Amino acid sequence: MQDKATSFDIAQLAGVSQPTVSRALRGSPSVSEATRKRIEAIAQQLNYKVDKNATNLRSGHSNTLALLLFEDPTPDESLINPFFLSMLGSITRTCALRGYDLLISFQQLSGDWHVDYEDSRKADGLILLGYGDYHDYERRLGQLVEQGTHFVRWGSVKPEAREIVVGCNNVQGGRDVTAHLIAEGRKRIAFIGTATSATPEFLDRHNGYADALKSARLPRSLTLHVDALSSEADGYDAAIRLIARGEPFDGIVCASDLIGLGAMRALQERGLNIPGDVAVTGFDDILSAGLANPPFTTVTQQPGEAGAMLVDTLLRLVRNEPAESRMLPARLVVRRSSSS
Amino acid sequence: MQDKATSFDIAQLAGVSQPTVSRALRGSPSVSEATRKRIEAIAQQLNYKVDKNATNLRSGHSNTLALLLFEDPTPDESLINPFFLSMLGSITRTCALRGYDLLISFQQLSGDWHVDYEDSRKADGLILLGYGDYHDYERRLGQLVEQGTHFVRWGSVKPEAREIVVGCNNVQGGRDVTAHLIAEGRKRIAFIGTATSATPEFLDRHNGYADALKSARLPRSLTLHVDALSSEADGYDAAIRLIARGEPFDGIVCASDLIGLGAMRALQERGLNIPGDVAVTGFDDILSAGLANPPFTTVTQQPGEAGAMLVDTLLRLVRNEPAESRMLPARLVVRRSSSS
DNA sequence: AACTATGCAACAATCGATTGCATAAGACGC
DNA sequence: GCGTCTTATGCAATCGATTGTTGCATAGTT
Repeated sequence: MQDKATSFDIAQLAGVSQPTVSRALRGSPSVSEATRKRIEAIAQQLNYKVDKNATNLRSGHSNTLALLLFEDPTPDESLINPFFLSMLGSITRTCALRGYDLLISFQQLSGDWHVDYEDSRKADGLILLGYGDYHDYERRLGQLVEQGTHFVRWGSVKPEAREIVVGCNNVQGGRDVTAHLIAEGRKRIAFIGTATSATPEFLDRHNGYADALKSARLPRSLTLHVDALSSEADGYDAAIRLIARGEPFDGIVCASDLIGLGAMRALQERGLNIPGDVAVTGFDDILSAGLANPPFTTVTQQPGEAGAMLVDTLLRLVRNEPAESRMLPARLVVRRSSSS
Repeated sequence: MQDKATSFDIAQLAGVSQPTVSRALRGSPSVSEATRKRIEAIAQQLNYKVDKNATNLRSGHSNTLALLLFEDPTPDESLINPFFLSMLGSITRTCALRGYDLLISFQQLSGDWHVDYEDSRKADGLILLGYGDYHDYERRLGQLVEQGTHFVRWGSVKPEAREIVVGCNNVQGGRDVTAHLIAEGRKRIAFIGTATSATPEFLDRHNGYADALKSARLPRSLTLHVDALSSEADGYDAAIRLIARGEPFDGIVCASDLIGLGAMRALQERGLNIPGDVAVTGFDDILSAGLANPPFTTVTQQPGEAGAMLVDTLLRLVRNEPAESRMLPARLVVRRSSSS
């Protein structure tokens, strides 16, 4: 196989100068239709492809975005948060539509990550997914902001954040799903999920839950709140603990689907009927929620729209157009685990 | 913000020539320890990062791999085959360990895809995932082979394929899971899944199923084979059809987890007990399988090892080292849907 | 017939690194 | 104290495109 063709080879064959080849293939108006056609034909014949490295070097941008997925290390190393995965689809799709390539990289929150993609010019901008907690804020995100890095974070939209954030209205989602249970006649509604500033999304969902109880003038019992991180096993354990507390309940709002599915499993093992004895709801609408038995009521963050919004917001930043943080509505998905 | 620092800036501050900076930062042995330290300090202070575009242009490779996910267009556009996603984690992880970045791109099997990543020098090699059917072989993969593109395909390992393939031993997986049902005392075992050359993985699994029946001298009834594509809904429909045929069965081997979960749903709706009346098994061990009720017996393709193998095989190709197709063992995962 | 626009393409510089080759400085043996 | 061998660094070319400026025809105006 001979060496890869360059624009010089094309130029020579077409009897024009090399820059003309470049201009022709990029559709510059200063190349006549006739020569463009000729050049294109030759390029195709030689299977010539523009060298992106040269292009990027000269033009100063890479037409590539980078997606950074932050995940706490799990014992089962290959497990990825299913919600992130559901966003991945729309992010890649939107990138493709906008003519951008996507680099993807998993990072450990706890690790000493540094993001060289933009600094090293491999990407024009960054999407941060799963960077949920703020404990490292000043050292990390703050630094990125200082450096003028183009990036968008998915997560809880806080007014004091200096970076651009796109997220879902978790408060509203928590409120809606709780209101739904109330409308279904539930009176003693528990909440499972850690609700602290370390997990801002869960905290927001919990606040929505509290809001809804308040609006309905239902008492809120602290013994009906059980901490749980985000795995199915955590949800299972939490539900066992909830039962053990002995305080009666007829509904559970869970901070995530995995938690909720674990809780359902625990309740069913204890012989409780869902939704007869207890209505259970989750958050995220991962695939397993729809497939659960009974099908699991949840709140979707509408990953399709969310992914597109992330990409488009980032592209505004990349192009130095004005951009602002956005909060997308959450949407209730009612299935049988909560309604008769 | 001033312009980004280049190696010239570092060189000037360090009082050395620019190539020396390059050598120092790449750890070349021909730079003395003292000057390297000095250069590194200055580079860090200026937050200097090597421009990958320049590096790649000059050195001719990009230290990047591209992952192409082929997916038939689905009505629900953002749905991604959950099995692919489970490989994604290990592929990115392995890439990171080997010092490679990963580009990801979704392609439609039916679409007119062309893969410019390597031609345009954005990637050194390609991983093809989900390119399961051969109908387009000569026009596509054959062309890639001709061009000397470095790529590895995940899928069914066929001896006549000219490209390098890494896949799971679907025949053995199908055989093992069927043998397991037989060992559990099942005698009339159905198979759900399209088994034609258009879906080679399913075909292999079906062949394994047939093998196992034969070894156990169990009769094989063609009315116990129901076609189904790969979605949960397809599995549901197929199970309904199976029941309608009226031929009794006490076990079902499904060609994928989604099919199997759909089938379980259908059976349960019809009041059949799993595994009491019917044992059901799947293939892939997606997250939802473990979470199903009852937990779903399946066969894992061990995505962790598989992803690593894909990457490492591809890297051998990229480095022009000898490489060959590999078939990895499938491993049975017994859960309650098949055993008492 | 002279003069100005305009369109097309060429020239040359540039992006920021890597790399082969040449060379200066220091070490070492005798 | 001279020649030789390392070792560390500099020089200049190069990777393959993009881009601002310049030059030359041709067309259009009066």
